Amino acid sequence: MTCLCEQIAGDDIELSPICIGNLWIFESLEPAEVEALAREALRKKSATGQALFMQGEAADEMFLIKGGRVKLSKVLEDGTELTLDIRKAGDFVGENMFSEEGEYPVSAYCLEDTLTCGFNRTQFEELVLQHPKVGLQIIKNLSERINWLTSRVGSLAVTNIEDRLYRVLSSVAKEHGTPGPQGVVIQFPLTHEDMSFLTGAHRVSITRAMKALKGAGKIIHEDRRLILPALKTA
Amino acid sequence: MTCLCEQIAGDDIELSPICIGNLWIFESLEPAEVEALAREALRKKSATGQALFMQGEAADEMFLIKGGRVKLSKVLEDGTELTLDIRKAGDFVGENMFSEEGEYPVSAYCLEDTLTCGFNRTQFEELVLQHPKVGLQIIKNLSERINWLTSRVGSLAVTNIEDRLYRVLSSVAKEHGTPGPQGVVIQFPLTHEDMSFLTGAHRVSITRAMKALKGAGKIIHEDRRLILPALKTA
DNA sequence: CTCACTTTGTAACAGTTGCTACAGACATAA
DNA sequence: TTATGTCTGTAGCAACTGTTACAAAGTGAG
Repeated sequence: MTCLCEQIAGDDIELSPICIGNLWIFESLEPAEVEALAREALRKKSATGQALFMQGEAADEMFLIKGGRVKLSKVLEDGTELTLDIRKAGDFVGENMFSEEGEYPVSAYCLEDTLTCGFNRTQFEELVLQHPKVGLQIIKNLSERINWLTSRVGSLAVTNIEDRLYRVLSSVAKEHGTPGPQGVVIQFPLTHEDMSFLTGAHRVSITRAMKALKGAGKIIHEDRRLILPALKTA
Repeated sequence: MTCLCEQIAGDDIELSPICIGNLWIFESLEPAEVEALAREALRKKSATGQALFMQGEAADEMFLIKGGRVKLSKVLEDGTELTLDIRKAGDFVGENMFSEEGEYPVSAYCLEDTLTCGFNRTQFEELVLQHPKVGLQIIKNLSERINWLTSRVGSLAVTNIEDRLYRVLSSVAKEHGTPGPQGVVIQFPLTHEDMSFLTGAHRVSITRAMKALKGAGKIIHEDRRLILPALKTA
């Protein structure tokens, strides 16, 4: 089966090798079914800064990220913005579509030009009913998301900003980093303001904490990239 | 179908009206299938303070709480303990069983004498494969858990302890509270130390924050119970 | 190169929290 | 009742963070 995604993306976006056809979620499907599914899925190209969905909107669509990077952020009642997660090609966003609530609890912004495949709720429910294995795969995925969120809660419970920042950077490195000679490298630049959104701390406090972490040798700043030496393996 | 739970529980534990037979997850099953499932499920009675499972143990079992209350807590690397969630009759614990990780990321302690029904992974996977609707229900449940965790992350991201405490109390009230004339009442006593585990803040800081919240009229302390006036409806 | 803009670093001060210690309040059991 | 243990409230000080303001460094466009 040829993948439609490449035709749509053009040469602008580096695609993940993961397509609907070979995505782990759908591995139990028959080729013909996959093809039908691929035909139904709504491909969409979004530019940097564009939102896939906004916090508070009706949640009826879920997206598979084919290429690019998407930031999930939540605006708290007092107006503070918090970055919950950064997702990359091959990940899902909008998994909360399944809940009864009906509203996205977060917003999803593209950090780069992004190509997505969207599915709506009824489409997905029918799929699960016909193919229980797909349901099981989704259950596993959601379960892992829960584990991840659990550890995220742990990171934020630490009141000490230095530790807090380090934990957050570790989890970013684990998800997006590549192993290098000195440690795991986070391949895209993270400004102090980004980290402030990730930790919920002030920008200036991040500068202070970064200085301390660099001094302690816990992180290395090189070529606008962050390296975490302690994480030898991803 | 008569429910075995009552025979096992005796009169010690006040049971939730929810039994396997009428639990929403299994509503799509045939009576005979439900009966088979109920026969397979492992009922267990646990005393206050006992652990259903410990952080780090192999995660291969999931529990439906029939009666009692269970605390999920996580020990962070620096030794701090954090209470993630308090679950009551009708809820699940151990939903992370589904993930590939294989370890419980938290510990589950009984806050009261508790009766649970346990299912192991293979048991459940077979069930989902045979009854896709059960899978869909679980997906919805997990999805809601994700939404809840997302808002929990939001609560903890607030550095201000007073707000942080109030958010945590609100979410506890929403889940465990009952509406009263003055507002939503949390029906079990919460010590300052409990709240300190819930927020990750110091015990004395909780005392300070409580004083401020009481002064501002945001919470009422009566008969060792907490009342949140702002939450008119649960 | 210059210019405009963004990002990072520094400093000082006020406000908050962590920490320790202790006293009073409360509950339970003997 | 007393005794014991737990829970709550207070105080003082050190440490940390938020806040504001400004300087320095880096980045990208023209």
